[in-house]
Amino acid sequence: MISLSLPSPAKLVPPLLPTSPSHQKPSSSQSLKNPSFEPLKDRLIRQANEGNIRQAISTLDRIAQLGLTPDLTSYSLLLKSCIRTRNFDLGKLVHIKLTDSRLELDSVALNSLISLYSKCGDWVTAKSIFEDMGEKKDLVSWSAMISCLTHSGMELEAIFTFFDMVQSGEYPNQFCFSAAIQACSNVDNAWIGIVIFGFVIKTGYFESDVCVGCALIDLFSKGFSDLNSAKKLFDKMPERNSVSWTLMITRYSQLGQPRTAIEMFLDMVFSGFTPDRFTFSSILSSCSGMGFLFLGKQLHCRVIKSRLSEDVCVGCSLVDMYAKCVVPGSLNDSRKVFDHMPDHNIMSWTAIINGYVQSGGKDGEALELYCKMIDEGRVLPNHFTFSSLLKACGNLSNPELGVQIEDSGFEVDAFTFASLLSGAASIGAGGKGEQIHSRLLKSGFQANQCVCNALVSMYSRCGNIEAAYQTFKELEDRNVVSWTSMITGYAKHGFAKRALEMFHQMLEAGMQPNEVTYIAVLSACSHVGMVDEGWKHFNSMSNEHGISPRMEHYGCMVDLLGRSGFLEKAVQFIYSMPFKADALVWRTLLGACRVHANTELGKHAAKMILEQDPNDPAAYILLSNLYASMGQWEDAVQIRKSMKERKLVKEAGCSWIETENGVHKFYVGDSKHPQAKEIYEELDRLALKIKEIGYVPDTDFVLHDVEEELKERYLFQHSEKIAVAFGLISTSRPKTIRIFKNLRVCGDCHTALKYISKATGREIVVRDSNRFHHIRDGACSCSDYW
DNA sequence: CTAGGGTTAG
Repeated sequence: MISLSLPSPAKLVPPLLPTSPSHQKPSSSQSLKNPSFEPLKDRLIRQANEGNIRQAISTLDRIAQLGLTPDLTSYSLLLKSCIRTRNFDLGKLVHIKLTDSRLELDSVALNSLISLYSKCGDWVTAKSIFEDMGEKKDLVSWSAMISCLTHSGMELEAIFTFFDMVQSGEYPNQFCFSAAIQACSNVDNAWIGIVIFGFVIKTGYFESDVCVGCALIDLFSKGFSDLNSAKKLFDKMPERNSVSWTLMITRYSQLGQPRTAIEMFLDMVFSGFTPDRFTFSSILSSCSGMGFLFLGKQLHCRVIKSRLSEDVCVGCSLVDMYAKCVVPGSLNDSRKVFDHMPDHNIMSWTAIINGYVQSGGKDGEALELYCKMIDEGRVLPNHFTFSSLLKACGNLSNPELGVQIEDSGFEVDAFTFASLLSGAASIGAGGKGEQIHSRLLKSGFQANQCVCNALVSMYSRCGNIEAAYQTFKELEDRNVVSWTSMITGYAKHGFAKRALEMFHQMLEAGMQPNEVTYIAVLSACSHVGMVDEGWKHFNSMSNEHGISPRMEHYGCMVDLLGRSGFLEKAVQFIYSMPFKADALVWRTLLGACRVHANTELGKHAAKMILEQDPNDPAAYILLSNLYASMGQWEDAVQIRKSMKERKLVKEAGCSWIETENGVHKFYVGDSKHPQAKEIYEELDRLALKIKEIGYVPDTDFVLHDVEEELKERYLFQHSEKIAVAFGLISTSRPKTIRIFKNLRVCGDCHTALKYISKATGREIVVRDSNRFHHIRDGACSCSDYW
């Protein structure tokens, strides 16, 4: 019997709480008069200016620890430095400290905060700061806000804000004008841009400011696709710099005039302007378009001389240029550039893969590179990558080309296709997986067991369990992997009954289960809370099948017991294990404590996790969520703070959805999507609709201590809701909406999605980091147990 | 503290 005598909270989680300063606090007489303040302030200024933000923040803390009050200038300086060095998380930390300091903020500090949140993409916070400014609003605040709205995809609101500014009696300067003109640089609003253009001419800012000139060039090139007018403006600009030259060159290149782009580039160089990384990326792309390998090579020399060959974008353009300027040997040059690049991203991988596909007969190498990309694991494919790969698969199913692949010495085996499918599954690209499937049918691999198992798993991981079963059914030669894939699929989708039926069929068919099969069986039980059934299988796995349970199996049982509410039994079970429980097991228990709001046990679990892994972000997050859900805001904030101090970063939550034109990914409050405006309008409509039929926002899931109304607004910016709203506006009934999330789905989102399914009559399938949810007509397959 | 330019496919 384990007794749960838990030490007091303070002793339990010592590393989480900041220790009080060991030195003596000076008494309250303080601030500028104290001789020790000035040197510390000087140090802070130096550190902030040098961009050593963390050190500067420590200095700030030290000033506060000494009982002195840092002045507003110190905070403002730190904020500016965070913005300059793009240390946005630290900037938010400074914001928290600034709020705690209770100092009265001036325009400069508030404008810095607007800029900070704007650059994080968090326009809601930026806007609420802006609106609360009252009389403190100045031209900088207006400009920052207009620009923030434009970059968040709310161009029309940005334009209205500009008009509001003029109405309020402010006279716009060059910053306001360029922000407002940028808001108009699209097809919808270009005509408003013309009105503002007239205004600009009168003020003389067109003549005096290069940035206003650049904005106007984009008004004509992007808003009207009118390069002639854009070029006329460019010619009339009294002052030019390499940015305005590059802008003109890029627009020529993008709007299908690579030859003119190249001519302008030569003009630019002859006029004495130095091309930089932006110029080179654009102009190399024009060379690819024209097939100008000779010029491309000269540019490559200049890239090296300008020390720009390490830039990822320039590298991509070079890889693409050599690959597209097809002469003997140029593909090898492309590969050489690729191999020499210090960093790769999905674009550079896609550029080289596409190079092999386009050069003809090198599809095997293309697939080989793709496998390498997946193996290295740091880069996920996108729809550009799949376009190339599908073409390669198509070529491979062509018998004539098939012969040439045997020549290259690379065997396109089942493993290659399996890895192709696994890549599609990892990003939830079921549509692409399906296309690969149809290619496979043509290429003769369809009967292969390994490929079919990959197909079963791909369909299941992409949320289409019916297609997974269909593929499984058609497979005659099933092995333990085939059965286990199918059981795992049913378990993850929450269809425990079918998973167990499948398991019995497997045993009846005389198939011997393995360790992985039992993980699937036990997790099926834990996803629906079948405690007795779970025990039965846990016991029979060693007794009847001679498989000794591993840590993962114990973990499944802890999950099963914990989430069913048998928290104490779960702890007893942990201590009865034949080996010491690892951090994952304790994390599982901590998760269960959050569900059942057991703070004491939760703290114990957190302590055990941190003993083994003192820097585990998950422990901090779970504990902080646990406190937050109990309304213990101060404790929650304290944990978040110490996380930041320990430089622990939580993975940002994001959701994505696949449509015909690719995978669309969204973060919290994301507004970078080209259709952001429509998405948020849809969200507003949905919020109204579902409230009418009984939805009540569960603001417990908002992990900040803010007003209820603001909490609701935060809730409606969760990435899963955004992805669903996008799914609703870009597909139509009766298509199932399948969305994916890298973390667990939030409780309020889960509730809201159930109402949304009822209100819209659409089925929604959610894959989170843990399992699937099939949501239809107001109910979820998980029966709200997850 | 506020404004400008880039690369991968079909």
